[in-house]
Amino acid sequence: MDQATSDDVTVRARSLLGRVLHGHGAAARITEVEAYGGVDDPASHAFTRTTRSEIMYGPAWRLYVYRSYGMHFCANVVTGPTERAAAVLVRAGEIVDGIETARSRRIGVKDVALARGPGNLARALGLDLDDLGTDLLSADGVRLGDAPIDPPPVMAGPRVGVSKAADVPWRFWITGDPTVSAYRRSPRAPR
DNA sequence: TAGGCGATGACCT
DNA sequence: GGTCATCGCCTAC
Repeated sequence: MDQATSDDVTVRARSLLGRVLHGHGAAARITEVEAYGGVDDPASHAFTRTTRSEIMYGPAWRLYVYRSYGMHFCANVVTGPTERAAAVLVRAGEIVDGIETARSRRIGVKDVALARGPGNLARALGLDLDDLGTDLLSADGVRLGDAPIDPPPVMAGPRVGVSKAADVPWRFWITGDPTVSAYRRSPRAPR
């Protein structure tokens, strides 16, 4: 993709850090994200257009939920524009509301780890396939809060878990935040 | 319709 | 640090 489009994708990903994602009975301040470029990013689900990835080709600020490894759900924010199919994977967050609900979904886990990792975050917030396509700017239900007044300090690094384009530094996290998940390279990614 | 694989997490040492 | 369970999707036949 061209430089301007690439910049746009990463700017939108960074802008999600520090915003609050409201789920079902719990909410998390987003501390870690990964950007996916869409139609020309080989690591993106939208690289091949299928029924599953169709939602990403639609308007921005919709929720894209998919099932991974059979049992985990991962939540993405479609960042648009239409037909570009860019999206941001929400990898980790800090529970800021409904912590008792989140704890009840994640028995025996320390508070700092309640929403650490994309599968865990979706579980703590109660997100699943029923939330696919939700408009995150709507007034109630699953939604995204306003951007923080003071943007948090951000660091960038390679994406986790992807076997293609693993060296693209499109993972962003809030510097020093304890809820950020540990980096682990995909065993399938060529070095 | 069958086979391979994965944007993971949990557990073990 | 390392290993492995697990099952819905995608692709090729």
